[in-house]
Amino acid sequence: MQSIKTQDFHLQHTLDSGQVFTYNVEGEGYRIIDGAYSFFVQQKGDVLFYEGVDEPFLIHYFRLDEDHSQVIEELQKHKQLKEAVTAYRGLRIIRQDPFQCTMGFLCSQNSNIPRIKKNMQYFVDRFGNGVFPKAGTILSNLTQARLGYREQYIVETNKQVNETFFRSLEGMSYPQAKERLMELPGVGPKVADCILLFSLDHLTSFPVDVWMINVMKELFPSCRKKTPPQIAAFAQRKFGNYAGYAQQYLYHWKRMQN
DNA sequence: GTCCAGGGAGCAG
DNA sequence: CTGCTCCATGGA
Repeated sequence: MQSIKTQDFHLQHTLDSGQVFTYNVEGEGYRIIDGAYSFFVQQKGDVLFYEGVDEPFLIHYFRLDEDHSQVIEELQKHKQLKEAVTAYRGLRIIRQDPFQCTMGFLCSQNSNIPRIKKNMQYFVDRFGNGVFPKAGTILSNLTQARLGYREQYIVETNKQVNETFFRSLEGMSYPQAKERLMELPGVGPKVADCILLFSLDHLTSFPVDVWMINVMKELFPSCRKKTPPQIAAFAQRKFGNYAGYAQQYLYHWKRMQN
């Protein structure tokens, strides 16, 4: 077991904030699957213990290379964010495997997190031999997965993507990559924004779901008569490069209230 | 039983 | 372009 010292990092808030679905409690820590990797992590105070990946991977995955105190400072300039940021300080936006992230949020539409986790576990067990399957390989034998109407989106998207596709997205701007992602069946503005934020490093992305509609309307009265895309645009104007973090803190904070 | 969930596609206006 | 309906399923 290796370890790394962290600052302003909270493993549980990070994992439980609905951005990643392929992890499970194991002992006193968690086992996480990301792409071809399966690894164990456990946090004790500021120290993160890990096994199964190397240090550069871990730093990249949890964004430990970022000065998170600066993110906090920036977010706290907005009084509406203070409570959420204080309560869940250390919530990092993960850098996930893009294909895995795409599958997760294709499963997410009109669903709930426990169910999405089950869907993703099925992909791992049935196609991945313990890790996440490769892009373009989730094509058949999906009846047992109980995906409902999302099954056709999974299959059709897998017919259209491979590893090169996701690599090409990495070179694109936010609007370019979003437009390209939305050409995939089952990927609309919300799912695209989640993929862009959680796997493609676009921290200006601001995914708006039911929870975000509600929390934004509570905190910012000017959002009360806005549509979801208008709320996203409002937040991106207001928070700029910190919009993604604002979104994730607010989302987790709001959900933990219920 | 009923309501809701990290929405998107298809269609009418 | 916006607004409405339907979608299949399980968790609460």
